[in-house]
Amino acid sequence: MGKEEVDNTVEKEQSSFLQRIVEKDLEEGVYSREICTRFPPEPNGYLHIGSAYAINISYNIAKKYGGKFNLRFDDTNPLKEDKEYVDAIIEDMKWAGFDPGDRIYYGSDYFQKFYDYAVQLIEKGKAYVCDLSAEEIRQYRGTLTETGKNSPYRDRSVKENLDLFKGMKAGDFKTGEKVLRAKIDMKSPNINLRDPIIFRILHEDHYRQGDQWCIYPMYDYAHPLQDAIEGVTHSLCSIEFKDHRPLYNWTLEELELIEPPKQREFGRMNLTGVVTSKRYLRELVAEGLVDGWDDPRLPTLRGMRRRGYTPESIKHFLGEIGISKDESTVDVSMLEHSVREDLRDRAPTMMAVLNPLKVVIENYPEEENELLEVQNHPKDLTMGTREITFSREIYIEKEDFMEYPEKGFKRFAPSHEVRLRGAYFIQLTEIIKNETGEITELRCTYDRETKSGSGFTGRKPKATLHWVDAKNCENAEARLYDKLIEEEELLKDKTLSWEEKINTESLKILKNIKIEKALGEAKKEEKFQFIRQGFYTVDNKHTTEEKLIFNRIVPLKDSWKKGKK
RNA sequence: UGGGGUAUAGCCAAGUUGGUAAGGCAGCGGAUUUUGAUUCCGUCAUUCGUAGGUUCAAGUCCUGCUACCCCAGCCA
Repeated sequence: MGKEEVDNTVEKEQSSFLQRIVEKDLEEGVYSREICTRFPPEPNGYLHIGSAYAINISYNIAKKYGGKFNLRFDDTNPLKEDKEYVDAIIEDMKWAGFDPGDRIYYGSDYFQKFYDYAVQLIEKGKAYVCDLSAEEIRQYRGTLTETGKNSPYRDRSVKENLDLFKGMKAGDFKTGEKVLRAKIDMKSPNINLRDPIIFRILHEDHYRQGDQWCIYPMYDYAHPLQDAIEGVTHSLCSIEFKDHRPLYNWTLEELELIEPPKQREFGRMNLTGVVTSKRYLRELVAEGLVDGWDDPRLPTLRGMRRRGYTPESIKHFLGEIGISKDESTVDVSMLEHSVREDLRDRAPTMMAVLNPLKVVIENYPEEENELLEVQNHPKDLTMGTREITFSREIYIEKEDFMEYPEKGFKRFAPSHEVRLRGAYFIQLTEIIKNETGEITELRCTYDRETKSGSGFTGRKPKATLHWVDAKNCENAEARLYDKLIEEEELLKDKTLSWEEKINTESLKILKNIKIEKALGEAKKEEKFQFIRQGFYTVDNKHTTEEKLIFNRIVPLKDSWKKGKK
């Protein structure tokens, strides 16, 4: 495919409410340091389109205001995280065009600081060690409509708390035996403020810190500190963290951190026809219902990459949908539009026949074999030309012929003369069928005068068909993808099995498509337009020397088929 | 009367101090076309969840109501 592209993605000028917040802070000189945003994934899974949405927001703000962008692994829970995921996340971000450069950080690297800050809180009388069991803590917390009540350990002395907390760190207690809690307000209508736990005991090895620690900080306490430590100014996250903001601020205020970062929230983005929740994604993969995390039907970055979506089209899509505080469910057709738009200009147009039907041109000499020059792209002449061969036997698309054409059908039929793209007009002479009545071959004649490029204008063909020379083509496999999920609502239905929720038509494999010779050389991830069919890319996972596999990225728009339905 | 958030077309979404509803996707019509693609041209909200109110003027301000989303992990 084309030249190695620089990142020339046109970022749409989107005046979001987040930009306004940053601009106001800039005007008022709220921060003496430069703007800094961050993307803080927990390394417990693969990045998906929702992650890309979040990354794009923070990445663009930093870029737009000449600030910095940090990739920070929020790895404070040793039970869930793994190096495998950090590597994958970095790789996927780079692929998507969000390169964090050397600004890659790990929340777990700040464990000592979190500990020291906790000691400060204890000394201020703002945190205490609590011996209540998990179950008791839940009961004391109250419910959505009932306030909580104070823990009997709430009023321990500073000294006792300090000793106990040191003991927690030293490993004197078992997992779950004690926790450190922030002393805020058990009667707060905001449940997050009812003396939230900020450190818990976990005798587990951390993928990065090993067995150094047996106490681990909780998200609500660690996150604001991570941001502050790194000099983040604008900590942008999704809307469900809105209720956590008071705690975020509480932590920074109690610790008297200067020019504290501010958390601001944006609405979540969902896509139709696709599974975006990490939990469901994990289930699909675990149950083997899809071909791994990079299954082309999945909205993981790896899946989208394998499907053939380009980073440029993903970024363009992200720019198009905008940002708001409202939860959105964007129609996939928007994403598909971005891909078509990108590939339309960059992908060479080649010929491939998905469901081959042999056509014998009776008046074409048996041994003859001519070379035809065709353009690699209908509009971009700089993409050059190539030669394809034409001979007595070719393949056309089965569905391009109808013995009894329905109304409106303007492809090949007994009564229609059609043009073979880049070659000649052909006319039907005979239909050959097998015992079951299925058409197995067409016999035709061609008109030498109608050769493409000859300037022939005598007759207008009904249509132009794509084809492949039967004597000089290759076989390949095509995989056609469709929505994995038909109805969003089905996902939530617990009475249904995954098999019942998944669109059984979401993957169709065509084992024996015919591709023009040049396509046989296609490399993994290379992208093409199969004329009149759609955009395709070479599968980067299962393609081998012996077996070429093309993934359909997205079909071409088709006003004919649509009209029929 | 737990708390918080959000309501602008089928979908996404501008609309910032009140001045007469951007844009994109999808759709629909038509022109061009050696891809039923692309491109082009046209069309697509008398109305902003809803009911009132203030005003010369309201998507923007006020009041009530409704719908949907999030929160009761020692997850993030």
